[in-house]
Amino acid sequence: MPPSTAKGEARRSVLLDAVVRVLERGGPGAVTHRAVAAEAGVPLAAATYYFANIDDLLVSALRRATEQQVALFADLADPSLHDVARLLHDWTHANRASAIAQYELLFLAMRRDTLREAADLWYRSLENALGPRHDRRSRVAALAIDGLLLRMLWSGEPSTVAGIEAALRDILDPPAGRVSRPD
Amino acid sequence: MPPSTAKGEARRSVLLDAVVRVLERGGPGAVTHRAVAAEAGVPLAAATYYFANIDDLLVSALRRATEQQVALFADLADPSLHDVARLLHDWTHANRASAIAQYELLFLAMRRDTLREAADLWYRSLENALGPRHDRRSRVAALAIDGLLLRMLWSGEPSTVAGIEAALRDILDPPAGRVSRPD
DNA sequence: CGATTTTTGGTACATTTGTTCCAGAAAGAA
DNA sequence: TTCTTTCTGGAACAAATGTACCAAAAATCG
Repeated sequence: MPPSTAKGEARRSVLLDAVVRVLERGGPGAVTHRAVAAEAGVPLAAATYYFANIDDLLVSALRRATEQQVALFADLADPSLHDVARLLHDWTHANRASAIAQYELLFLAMRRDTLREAADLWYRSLENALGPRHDRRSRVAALAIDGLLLRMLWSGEPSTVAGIEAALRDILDPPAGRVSRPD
Repeated sequence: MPPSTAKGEARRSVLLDAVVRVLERGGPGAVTHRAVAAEAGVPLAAATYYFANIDDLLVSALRRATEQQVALFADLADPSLHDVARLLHDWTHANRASAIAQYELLFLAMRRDTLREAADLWYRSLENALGPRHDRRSRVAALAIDGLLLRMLWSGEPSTVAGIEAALRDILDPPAGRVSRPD
């Protein structure tokens, strides 16, 4: 039931903002029609009217989050290392709850097929933003940055822009020598 | 309420196995006293008796999963690259549901303080198993392996032991040259 | 043995949930 | 205006959930 009127569109948007807030505060398990309606300050029926079932709520929220994420990364065309570090810092510290919520949605997409498409879009856009090149070296860098994101969300370290920049430098321009034992 | 009798200990263990299965099948949201009791084939009261609340169930399950994970990695003392690749392949493909469940628990620990301790243990043990060394180079490798794990869980790629081994080689012994643009 | 603690299994209750329904208000089209 | 679609708000329902209770069985201890 997509809204046809301008007022309907506005209310749907208000509800989606509420979904994101509920999601950030309590995770996917906290997203219920009632919680979202209360957060948005609208009656329960409004939530069930615009989002027939829970998956509708989650899919729409993931889509909205993806759009915002894509826009955020698109702002940084050809960024310096410092720019990237600042972006990652903001994302994992200032917007930590939002970042966690997005990863939670991604994991949820592993179980719910209805979320799958939206999650694919998210992942591809992040991949493109982080490293449009496709040689082996930059693929490793993308993996390491993924891991770095997780670690920052989890432990909070590195916690400063400078620290993140140093980590990025290690990833992108590693010190010489091999770390592996021969196999 | 820890069990005092041998029979009690056994039943608690049966319940814990059931928790893990429920977790793997439906994620943390599916873990309820009733679901676990049904999965274990015991009455509801047995689940509430041995695990007073839901957090008890989740914490205990994460602890058990951690112990198994530590044991799994401990078996591989001084492994070859091929051994590590095979381990990762088994973990992310043969035991994919289990691996996903563990990550879900880790994310849940970001919100529930009661899970925090168990999650810390899990993370540290994985870190130690992957790379006991602590120079900058191996820290980057650990991050990249983390990211590789996520990617394998998410997309299934790389899907073969050989593919994983190649990725590990790229990570641990990267081709020369820098990937970053100057900042 | 008896006494005491632990475990069992069944039941019950208050909450919360997803979902449905419907009568009326609001908005848009004719 | 009238007519039709869209939206609103309130209510209700069955199902599932966390939690508590209790009497009886089983195990442990003296």
